[in-house]
Amino acid sequence: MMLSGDIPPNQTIYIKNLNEKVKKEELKRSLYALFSQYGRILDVVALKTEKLRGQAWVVFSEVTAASSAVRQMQSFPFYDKPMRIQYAKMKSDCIAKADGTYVPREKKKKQEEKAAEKRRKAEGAQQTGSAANGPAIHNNGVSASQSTRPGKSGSQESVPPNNILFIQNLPHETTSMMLQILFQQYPGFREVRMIEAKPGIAFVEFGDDVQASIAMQALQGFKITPQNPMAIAYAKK
DNA sequence: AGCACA
Repeated sequence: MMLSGDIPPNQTIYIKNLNEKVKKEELKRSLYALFSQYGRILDVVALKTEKLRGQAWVVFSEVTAASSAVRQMQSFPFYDKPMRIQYAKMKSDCIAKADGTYVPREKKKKQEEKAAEKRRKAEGAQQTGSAANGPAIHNNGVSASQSTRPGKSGSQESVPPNNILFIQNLPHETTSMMLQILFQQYPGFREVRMIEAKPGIAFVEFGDDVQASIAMQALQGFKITPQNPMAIAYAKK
């Protein structure tokens, strides 16, 4: 029994019912952050055109990762709306490019068919090196569990475990909503606090120190961007 | 609701 409308498994997932108010770059970053727990992400595609807003594609390197994501993140509340997730209907361009099966598509539908044939005859060497503006996020596909742990940040050595986490080395464009989406996945999540005057850091509060430590383990070193592995410590009280 | 690759 194939659910989600009889679409066969695909390493790309199609997400709809996304909050259309979220800006494209933040949306991509948050999707990346949220879904990279399931595996290596090769690309995140989101367009804000009339037809395509509220939807996104997340491309995994493995179908199994996509399958886990479809199942486990189904209806996950993301910017206050439950995500609706399916497998994508088509192979993503970034996969086709890696395959060697990539062929630049025609503009319209069949109206360009003739032009295509003509082109085929002409036998143009179609190697558009396509400087492909990659995804907004280049994480080298490193997920949290594989990420390079940040070095010891000095000064934090002796803080005893407690229910508040202190996050450092965040990209300056990080929003509290982005962190909430990441941390609220772990039991006991209470709130994120950021300080306007101090970009790059945040506090995340949990119900107790055990819950805080589980989230810390899970997200330690997590990269919202490749240059920014999170450094998570217990807050000084 | 809406399946693309700016």
